[in-house]
Amino acid sequence: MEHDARGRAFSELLVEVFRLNGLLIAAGDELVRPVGLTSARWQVLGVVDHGPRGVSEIARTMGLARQSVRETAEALARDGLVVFQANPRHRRAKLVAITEAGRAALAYAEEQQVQWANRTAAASTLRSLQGAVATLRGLSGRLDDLGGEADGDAAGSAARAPAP
Amino acid sequence: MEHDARGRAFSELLVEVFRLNGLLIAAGDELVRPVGLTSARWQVLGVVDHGPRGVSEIARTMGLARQSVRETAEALARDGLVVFQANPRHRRAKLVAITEAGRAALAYAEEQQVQWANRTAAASTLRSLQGAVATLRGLSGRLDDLGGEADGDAAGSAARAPAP
DNA sequence: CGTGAGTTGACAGGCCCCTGTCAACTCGCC
DNA sequence: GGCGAGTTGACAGGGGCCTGTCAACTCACG
Repeated sequence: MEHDARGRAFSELLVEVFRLNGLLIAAGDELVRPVGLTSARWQVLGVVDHGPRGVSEIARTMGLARQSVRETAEALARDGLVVFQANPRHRRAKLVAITEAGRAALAYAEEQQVQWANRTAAASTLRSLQGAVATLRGLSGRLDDLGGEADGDAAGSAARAPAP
Repeated sequence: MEHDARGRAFSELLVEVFRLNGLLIAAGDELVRPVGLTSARWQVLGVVDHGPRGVSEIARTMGLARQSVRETAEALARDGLVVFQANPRHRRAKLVAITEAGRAALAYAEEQQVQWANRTAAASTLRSLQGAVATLRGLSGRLDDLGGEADGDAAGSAARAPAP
């Protein structure tokens, strides 16, 4: 069997998504390196900035596995950007809370992100960006339906936080 | 500072790229699991299908670090999908060559990919897919320029192979 | 022919994400 | 009050990607 026209365009899109994903993560890491963050830690920090959260709650918000967030949270704690604090509602499940240092790092990161986003997007038209968003959302939705449906911890979807 | 209109749309696009990237890798892994492949191994297999290649040459083709490809190649060799063969042009740098089992796995993978791509793309219009490709290519190009330029092993760009 | 620059394989160490498993904990339902 | 279902933290192990470093190797240039 061969690709039809849309199948072919879709396959080209895949390649671009993979490439762009890699470049975006690299750019994000670069952006926040000065304050000792990475893209992953930044996202977690962005979630707990809205208030203390349990690890597993954060994972659900980000669409990741509990364990992934746990590792990231521990790294953030080692760096003093968050602290684990007692949870009145659950003895074992401590809450991840942002510290002053964490808030400062996050503020820096978000300021950098805004400038970088504006700069990078300047060469594209608003229409093309919005069009791409809509197309990608459509595909994500389709993959969510046809694909996943696993009964694991982290389902699909969820509203990823700050966005590097 | 705040996002301007395009900066905002771009930031939304980021989120979609991350999400879609994750879903695509998951879908690709799912697709080729029956023959013991993963997305990464599949891509390497796709490169060596065109003839034996050195690890470092493959890495350059795929835009990855040498070490990453080395690990993948060793996993493929353990599974008997490739073999390392002597290189007449370099005593240390053995060539990665696909085996019959590898060819069979690759054929299966590519057949699955075609069907899956056609099926997944069916709900989108050709225009929107092509538009998204163009937009993403533009952004990748921009990030390649402004961002990278590191002097490491794997530069940016390169023409990724089969495409899960 | 010999030497130095560049390429390559290999090892060490890190980051990020995942699954599987088990024990501790909470909470609703009987 | 107690039991079971669901949630959670924690440990183990794995895949995939990266940088840094060193030694072996090739090749062109002098």
